[in-house]
Amino acid sequence: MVRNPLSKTANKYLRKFRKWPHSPYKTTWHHTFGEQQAMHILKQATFQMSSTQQQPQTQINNNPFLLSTLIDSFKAYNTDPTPKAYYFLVKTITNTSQLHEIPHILNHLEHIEKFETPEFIFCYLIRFYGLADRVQDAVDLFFRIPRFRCTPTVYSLNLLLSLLCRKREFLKMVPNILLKSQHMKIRLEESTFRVLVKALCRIKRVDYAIKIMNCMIEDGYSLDDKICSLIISSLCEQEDLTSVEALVVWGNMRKLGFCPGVMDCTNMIRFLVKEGKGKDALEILNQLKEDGIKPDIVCYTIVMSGFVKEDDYVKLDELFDEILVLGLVPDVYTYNVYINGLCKQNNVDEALKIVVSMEKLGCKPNVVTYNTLLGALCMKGDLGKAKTVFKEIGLKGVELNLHTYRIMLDGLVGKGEIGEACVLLEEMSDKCFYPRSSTFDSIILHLCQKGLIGDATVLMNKIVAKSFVPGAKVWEAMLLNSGSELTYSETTFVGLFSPQ
DNA sequence: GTAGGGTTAG
Repeated sequence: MVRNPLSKTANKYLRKFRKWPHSPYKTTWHHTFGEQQAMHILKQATFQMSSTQQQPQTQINNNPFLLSTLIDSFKAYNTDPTPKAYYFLVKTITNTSQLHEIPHILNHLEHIEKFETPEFIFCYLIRFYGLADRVQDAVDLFFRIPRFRCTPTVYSLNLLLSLLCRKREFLKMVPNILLKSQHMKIRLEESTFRVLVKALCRIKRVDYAIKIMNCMIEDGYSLDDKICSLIISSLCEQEDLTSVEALVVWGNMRKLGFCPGVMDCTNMIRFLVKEGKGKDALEILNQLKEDGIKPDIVCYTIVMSGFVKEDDYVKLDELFDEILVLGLVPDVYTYNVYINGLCKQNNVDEALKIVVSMEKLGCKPNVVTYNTLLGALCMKGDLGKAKTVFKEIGLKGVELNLHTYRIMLDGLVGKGEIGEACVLLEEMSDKCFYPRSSTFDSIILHLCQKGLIGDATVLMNKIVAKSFVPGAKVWEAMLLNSGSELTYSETTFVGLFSPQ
């Protein structure tokens, strides 16, 4: 390639293009060259060490191998070791488990070197100690940072705190660290509180997280929306929290000026619906609207599912209408909830109409839609229709899942259509889908009642081979029907009484 | 810069 001398990429360090003459004395270039060479030697030495897998015993001037190599290689090029070189050394040492070198390196950095040690070197080591469960070492190093002519910032504080927060046993060290960090003149930031809140939420101590948030406000820090969101989302994952308690926290946050976003509302709504508080969920949705934020289809869908759960179909219809008025487009989840509502009202015909109209609107029903319909049809006893729908599913290119089969199988068994049930059972077996054990029991009972003991025995053997355990009623039926000609194979018993 | 979060089931 011919370099164009006028191009901007021309090397300014070539004599031809140089802007300024080099000083005849030591130049940056020389310095950089020396540094590069020294680094090269250091890297080679570490590479050799790690490839031979030997623990070098060389101790020069009481310094262990890698540190000596660093000092010597820089000395050879008449330059001082750089922070970058130390950083490299520290990384190498942790990666090759030469941990005994760390104290030597730190001593050297503290007492021999004169430069202001960059904070990131300590952060690296603090993280290393923390992840290696050497928390006390991490804490000690943090407090030692000023002795390296380095002013620690909130960055290393946050790091240390996040490491301490990984385990409950270290949490008790946090207050002391916070206190001492004030003496070190580290300015706490919202980010620090975020670290604490995040950690507390992770270990499910949302109560403490809320306390931290309150302390923050009392100390004059501004309310951080991210912290509130974090608390809300963790709060909503709590198992033992009542909806009243959750609403109190929510209300207090709003009083403090928290502006919930769509996601916060979704979390809250999901929680309330799970607790059977559809009306409170709706209240949250309405608050969102009052705040001038348009709830999305997901919010509406969850609230709607709450009303289906509570059989409040008036509210369900109102919400469905509201969605359309707001110009939101219902998706398959929304339709599924609505269809489930209709099915629960025993209005399967209307549900089927909805399916047709959603298809027309370009929203493809999915396996959940069909499972809902099948379940309703079977429940109603309309097995003929259920069979039609069942066939239709495959034709529409929707894949049947375990539930589809279980619903259909239970429908057939419920109507005593055992022959067809057995055919379906075979089909399921091919796909490695298995019915609930109670369905197996029903099938065997039906077979026995019909006097088809042979078929019952064959099925029984198959079931046992799959480590299902037939219920007591099945045994009874089999024994009553078999008389003296009990024909279980030995494996039946072996399989039954010795769990694999 | 965006997505995330949501549906059935005995």
